[in-house]
Amino acid sequence: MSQLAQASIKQVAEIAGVSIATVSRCINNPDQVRERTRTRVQAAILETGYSPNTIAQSFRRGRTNVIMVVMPSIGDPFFTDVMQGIRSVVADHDYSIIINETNFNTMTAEEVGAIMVSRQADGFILLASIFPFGNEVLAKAEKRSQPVVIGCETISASLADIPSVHIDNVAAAREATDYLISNGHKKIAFISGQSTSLLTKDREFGYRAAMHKAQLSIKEGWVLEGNLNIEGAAKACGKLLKHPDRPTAIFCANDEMALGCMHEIKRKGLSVPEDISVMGFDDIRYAEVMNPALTTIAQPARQIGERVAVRLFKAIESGSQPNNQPVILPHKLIVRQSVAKPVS
Amino acid sequence: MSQLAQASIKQVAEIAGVSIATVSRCINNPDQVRERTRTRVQAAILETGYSPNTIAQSFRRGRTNVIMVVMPSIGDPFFTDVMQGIRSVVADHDYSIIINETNFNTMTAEEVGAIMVSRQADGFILLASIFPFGNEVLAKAEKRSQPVVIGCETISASLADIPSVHIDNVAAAREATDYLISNGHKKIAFISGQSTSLLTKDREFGYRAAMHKAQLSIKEGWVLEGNLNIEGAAKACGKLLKHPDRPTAIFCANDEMALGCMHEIKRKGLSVPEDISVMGFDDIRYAEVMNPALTTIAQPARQIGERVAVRLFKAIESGSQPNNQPVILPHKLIVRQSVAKPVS
DNA sequence: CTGAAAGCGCTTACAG
DNA sequence: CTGAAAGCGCTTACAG
Repeated sequence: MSQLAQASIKQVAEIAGVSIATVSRCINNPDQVRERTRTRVQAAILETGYSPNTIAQSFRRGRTNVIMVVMPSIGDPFFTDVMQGIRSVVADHDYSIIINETNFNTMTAEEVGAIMVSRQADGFILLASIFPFGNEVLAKAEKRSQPVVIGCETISASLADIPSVHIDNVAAAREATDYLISNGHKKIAFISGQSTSLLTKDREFGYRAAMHKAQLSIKEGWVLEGNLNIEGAAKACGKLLKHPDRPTAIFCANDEMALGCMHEIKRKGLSVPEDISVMGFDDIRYAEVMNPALTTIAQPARQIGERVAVRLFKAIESGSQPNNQPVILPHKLIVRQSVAKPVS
Repeated sequence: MSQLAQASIKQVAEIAGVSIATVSRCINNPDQVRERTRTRVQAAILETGYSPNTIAQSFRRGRTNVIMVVMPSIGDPFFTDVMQGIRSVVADHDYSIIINETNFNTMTAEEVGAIMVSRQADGFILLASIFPFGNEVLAKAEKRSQPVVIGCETISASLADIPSVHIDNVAAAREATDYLISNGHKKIAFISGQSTSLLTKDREFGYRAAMHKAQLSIKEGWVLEGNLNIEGAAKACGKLLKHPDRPTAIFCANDEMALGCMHEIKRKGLSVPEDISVMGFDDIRYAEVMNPALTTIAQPARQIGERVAVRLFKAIESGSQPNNQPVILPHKLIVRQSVAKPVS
């Protein structure tokens, strides 16, 4: 009825008076076993509280039935929807999901690589940036035919053969900047992420392209790093507010930083959007409840999750990376209240 | 130099001209191997790109060197700091962390139980609620001496022997309610989580106790469920705003719901705190950047993470659950701008 | 329908 | 310092 240690298949077999092969069959292919035998085995399983040793199963099968999602940080609201998408696809397969944080991408590429070659999962979804060393790591994983699909993150040209699903970050950032320009802004600042983030680089590139096309100059000190978090952005925003040629609008590479800016602007006694307009990126669920509500670019997060997972399962099932064209999903400009015409 | 499939220890041994035992030693106990041999083996490892099969190692060792954190949802900002705390402790051990979502606690207790008995990890940190079936599941895990520590969540009396680390949710909610009362509020509503959440029940209990002590009555329809998210709270808040005896203050069982309330109140053309005061719980990082900034109860999230992890490692290392007194950490009332005196 | 046996890739006492 | 061998708990072709 009760036991202290974990029961093994051997004990179940003994109690049921069958071989361990039969116990295994009762669990994995019950219809291969005569009903009378099965009943006996099930009773023994109940009695011992037996549950198979997953590690032993994975080892023996050479398959874990686990997919691993690697993301920069737990607690990033953007990933809520991406995970929902992933989960909805995984639910149709006999797989479970485990998540691994790269601790805000401070994990080294070697560490990420170690995770991927460790065979702890049958496939990997990378939502985290592992640039600049990423190429080597991913190439290694691919060579070992560990299925990997990259989601959300931009990938460098040299990795173009790793499947990925993301929006066109350059175009989206251009559109966001154009929106600010169309509102009459000429002095537009950009707060980016770490310089190692390709994603951020793409968004910065889009911003620069839009400014250039509109023949607007970007003053020195208008493009700052904000570490993709509230605090970093608040600090960067503080510098912008003291800039001799103060921008009338700030475009942030993600919403979290936009919130940091709005907070800092308010703290300095100024108002959004009356004194300064703020534009975000991602459309996390807090963007809408901000006051003023944040104007931003929405990523189809859930859909990205779904597509990433579908591609991963295709790769797992075919034992290869079949289709390596990046999937580009549409973004959307979400107009709310944090952008207005500049006072001038 | 390069290979398609994964190299195994056997191939490395062959190339290096040694036994697999020696290869194993080179990896796990390098100083047991003569330097000349080691050099040769390391060259072979490099040549083959070998990395040990983690699953095989775990299986053989009967130990995974993994701890698993079970949480309701990725993307909940509250867990950012808890994870930081956990990570800081895990960093001192030769362990890695994997995370498992219960999908907003919709996973059944059986599923959670299956995770815990699967031996995929050497220990478990439960940040998710698995009430009401949780007792059985946890008892089972404990019987199998799978170390489990519960963090943040309240646990029912019958589980008092499972180690846990959390704040005194009843006292904290009482204090929050007292603060509203001391501001002159007499009509105070409470938005709770799902009825299955013990945590929420504790907070509701604290609210009721404070109201009772102040001899304030709680009108029918003042206590509503908000599903712990923005949308659910907005809906509940909508009902409160239409209540014939409209409350002057709303206390939410978490910050996320407080944000939902603030949004709904604004949407209805009312103001926080001028028309209605709002109080949250948790002090997520977005609480401070709200406008008005959210008054709330702070949990020592990082510290909870640290203590939970320390207790778990103690249990893992001692092979038992040594100390089962719950650890109660201090909470703190964070006064910001979302609460003011009622207009009356 | 069932069992005996091989073997998945490692680690580790044991012997030398 | 190194190797041969046992064995971790399963699954699965093979034989009956």
